[in-house]
Amino acid sequence: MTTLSEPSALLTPGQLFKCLNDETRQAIMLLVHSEGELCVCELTHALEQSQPKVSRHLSQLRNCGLLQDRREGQWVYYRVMPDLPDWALDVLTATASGAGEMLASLQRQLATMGNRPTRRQMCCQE
Amino acid sequence: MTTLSEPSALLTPGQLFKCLNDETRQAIMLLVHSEGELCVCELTHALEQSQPKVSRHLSQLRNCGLLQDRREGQWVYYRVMPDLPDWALDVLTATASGAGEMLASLQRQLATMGNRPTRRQMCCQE
DNA sequence: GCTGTATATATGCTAATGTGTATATATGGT
DNA sequence: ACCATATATACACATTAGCATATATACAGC
Repeated sequence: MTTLSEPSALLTPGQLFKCLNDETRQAIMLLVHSEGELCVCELTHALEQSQPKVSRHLSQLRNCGLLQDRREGQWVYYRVMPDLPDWALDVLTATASGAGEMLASLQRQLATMGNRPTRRQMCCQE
Repeated sequence: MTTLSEPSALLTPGQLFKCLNDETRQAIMLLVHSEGELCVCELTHALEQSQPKVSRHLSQLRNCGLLQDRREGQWVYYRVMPDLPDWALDVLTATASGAGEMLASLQRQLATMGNRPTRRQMCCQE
């Protein structure tokens, strides 16, 4: 019997590294991890990358089970999958520490965005 | 002036992930990390991969600054670069924890190897 | 309904990456 | 010097992966 509480046991280090191997995906993961939740337009602005490019990487990260999305009106918000195994969270944290300067620069760029969409709290979380 | 004591500050998360992205290199890193030091023939046996393949990945890991090598007679031993930054070691440890079963299987396979070369202690280390 | 904004996907192309095979280099023993 | 073992590298090939562009879908407001 498969326990429902099982954190995404499917995720292997190989899959995680394949995701983090790409610079864009790495930036997305670090920024979402540090900000809690971001929508696609915030990410395209922070990363200064085209929308299709960001979307494609986001869907890849979602398919691998690293990110969770929720739609709120016209916007789709992404956050780190809450049941990510501990070892994967450790990798993210260590990466953030190793890429401190890059993350800081992404946060600065995100801060320059005007008219960021206002979000309601996520149902039953955060 | 560049301080010599500086731990390989050159290593970025991107480089580390590029290395760990390949399954063979990931196995090498995990096994060397857990065993302390291994020579090429031990690795080819444990991974059940061809010698040129293992050697090629080893030289890549050495060039990226993840592994250190030393020759002792006909054998070349590899170990994790001692001045690896903390965040990178954290990634390795987390990976080992996420790939526990795979690592255990590599260790079992290594244990089946007969006539493993006897090594002297490394000069001034270990 | 139509229009604009936000997001997702499909397509064709290019570049990067890994592989096997063959070969080169290094060391030790006879 | 010759041979065997251990390791490294070169080359040709196949596969993968990311990209830009165009297009499709979803939602909000009128």
